[in-house]
Amino acid sequence: MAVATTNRMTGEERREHVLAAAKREFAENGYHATSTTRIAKRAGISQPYIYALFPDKRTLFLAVYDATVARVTAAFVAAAESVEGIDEKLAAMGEAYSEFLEDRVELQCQLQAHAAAAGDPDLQADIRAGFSSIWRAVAKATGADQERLVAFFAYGMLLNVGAALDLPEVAEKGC
Amino acid sequence: MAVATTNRMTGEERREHVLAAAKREFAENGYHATSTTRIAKRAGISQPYIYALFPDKRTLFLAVYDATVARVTAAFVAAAESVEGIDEKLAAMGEAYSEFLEDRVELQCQLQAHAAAAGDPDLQADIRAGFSSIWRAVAKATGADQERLVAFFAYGMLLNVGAALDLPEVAEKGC
DNA sequence: GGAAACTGATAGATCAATCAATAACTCGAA
DNA sequence: TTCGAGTTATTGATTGATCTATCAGTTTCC
Repeated sequence: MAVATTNRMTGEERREHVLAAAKREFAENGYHATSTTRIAKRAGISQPYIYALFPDKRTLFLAVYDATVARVTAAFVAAAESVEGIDEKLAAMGEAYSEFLEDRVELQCQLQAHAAAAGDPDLQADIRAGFSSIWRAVAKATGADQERLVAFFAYGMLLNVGAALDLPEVAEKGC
Repeated sequence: MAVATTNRMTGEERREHVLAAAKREFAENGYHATSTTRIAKRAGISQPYIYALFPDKRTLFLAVYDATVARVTAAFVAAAESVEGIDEKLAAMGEAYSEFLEDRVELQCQLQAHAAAAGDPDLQADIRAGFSSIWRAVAKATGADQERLVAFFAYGMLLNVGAALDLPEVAEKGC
């Protein structure tokens, strides 16, 4: 037989492909409703091979979440460095977040992570750490006070919900 | 054998007991990670009997969500009626929402509903309808403009996340 | 005795994870 | 320049657990 291996990859390459596939699936269906079979199918590999790349489903989920945190943080910091003044920085960061809006995957990922964290102490610890890390990065990059930070993140959370629900009420305005 | 039925109830009574049990379970673990077995165990009945009270798990989940929407809406409307002035009404409603904070179940329920809705068109339609209904109720009860409504709901969403993650950053302030 | 409340048993599907095995690439030696 | 040994990538088969939903039957009350 030997149907010809269409594409054999480096472990590292494959790992990133799996991460990308998992991101899409987790974003849409959440942690528990996403099966490793679906992720594997989307990544174009067999289901058991996932376990050669990640020790378990939970670790894969957290890897996806950590990557999202890293991307969001990087976008925020870059935006903040592009202008001067606290309010200007916050506005620029709001703009940056809007880019994530086009492809809602990033936002839904966060929402799913927060939901999954609620009932799972281990997950909760890691995900709270990720959230706090973004919070601290924004605080440091802007120098904003607690009140403005709360408003900024509150609006971000509303955008997340808007992305999940396809809300008409949350398709406009910029903070 | 016949171990003696400890407590036999009306269908309606039992239904509400199941709703209460389901609320706790869904709030903590979300739609997919909550099994009907766990709900039944918490409600003190056998698992199959749930299907005599609700046609399926999805309907039960939506019933829980609808009840939450009703409670939140009622609390908001009552708070708004207690004072005069748009800002005063919004502040009173923020106060009312804080009451839900003590028992985080209500907040987590919403977060879980939003997450479950993301990847399920049918669920999404119902849950978006619930969210919009709260939004409209608040708009009508306060007469606030879109900008203030966005800020109000944004803060609410942040509280939801705070409840799910046990965030230190979101344990203070009142809008 | 008949309706309403309730359970036991179970079918059928799915899922995370393990294991043994195979295919393909790398690179040094002949 | 080929051979082959070792390494890396990848899969098939399978296990045991779990979950939704159904159905037939039993208890309890009026």
